[in-house]
Amino acid sequence: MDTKSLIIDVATNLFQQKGYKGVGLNEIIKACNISKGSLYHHFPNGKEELLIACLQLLNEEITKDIVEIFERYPTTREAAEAMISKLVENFEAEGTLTGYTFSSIVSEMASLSEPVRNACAQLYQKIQAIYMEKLLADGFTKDKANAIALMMTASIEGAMLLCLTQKEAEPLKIISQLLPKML
Amino acid sequence: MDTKSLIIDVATNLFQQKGYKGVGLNEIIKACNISKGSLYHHFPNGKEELLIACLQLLNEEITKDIVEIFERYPTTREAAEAMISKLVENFEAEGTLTGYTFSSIVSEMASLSEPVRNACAQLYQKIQAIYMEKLLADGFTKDKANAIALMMTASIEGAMLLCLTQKEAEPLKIISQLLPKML
DNA sequence: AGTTAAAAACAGACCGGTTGGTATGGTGGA
DNA sequence: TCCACCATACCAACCGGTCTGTTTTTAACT
Repeated sequence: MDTKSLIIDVATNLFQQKGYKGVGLNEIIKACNISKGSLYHHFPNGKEELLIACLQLLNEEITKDIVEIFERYPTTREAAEAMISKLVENFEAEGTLTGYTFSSIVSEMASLSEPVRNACAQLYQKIQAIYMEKLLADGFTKDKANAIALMMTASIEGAMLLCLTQKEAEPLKIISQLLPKML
Repeated sequence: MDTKSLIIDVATNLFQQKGYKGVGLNEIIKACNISKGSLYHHFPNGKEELLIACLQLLNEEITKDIVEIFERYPTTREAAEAMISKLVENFEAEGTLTGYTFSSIVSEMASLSEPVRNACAQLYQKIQAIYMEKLLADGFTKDKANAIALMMTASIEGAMLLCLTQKEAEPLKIISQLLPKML
């Protein structure tokens, strides 16, 4: 893997675990076994540029993952259940939700940096769009589909937060059980 | 107001806006017009002790606010709608949700500090308990009430995140419209 | 009530360490 | 020869935290 991709990969993980301010450049370059010069060669505008690159990678990865699941199952209900159970598995195995959430970055940076806020907004938008497409295929009206897609995004994101604080996967499981009621 | 309360008050605001790592002690003491010695007199164990004190204050304030609303309205549905519309008003007036959320602290610190994680877990628990009590009064079974209370907590918290990233109050509004469906 | 000593509250200089960021120089391949 | 790529040394600014010393409040005793 080329150096730039390596940096993005490692930094994405660290940012998700510890938040933006919680990770120093020194920590990143040590984890990558590279030098500071190398990092600033690939990201001349420094840490924030790197963060945005990470958010873009995350965007692609999360989107790809969700799209795949939503293509495999016939209805929104089944797809959502499969998606959440995958989240639960991941959480119970690793104790984190790395790769699926970026709430720490949102709440840290949304009010501090417009570019970062925008990148996060796009990511949520993309996820929501996937849900919505499936909901439309299920026969919902545009308005209904939009509202339900938003509800799904919000409740899943919120449930992730609850799982992290409680160190239990139950919140996600309960959300999964309750989702059909909205459909 | 005594110095200690002042510190907690100012720090709570700053932490909510910029996250834990995003606020330095120097920024806090400057905003309070006090000295470092004074801060460490009241919080000898430093920044983390201060944060936990802030979370406890937040706990009381949020709880008090929610309880008041839930006492004023006869059903969970009406109370929840009133509560969310208050959030919306606050967000549209000030552009922030200070005083109502602490997701930045959760996602930043949950994996780094057990005491902080615990304080956050307690806060969520308390909020959920208020919802649940009302739901039981509405006639739901214990299991149903528990599940719905969790769903409410998660979706509202998630909607706040979405509002912050989008700079719009719509997510909260839509959640409010959709909540009756679950009841 | 007046004196005094202890304790609480506060001030600010200072510490080692780390932060994000820069400047310069080397190296290998085209 | 040139340039992308990387390494190193270095910087000012800031971090959380400690230190010593001063002011202010409290309480006890005569």
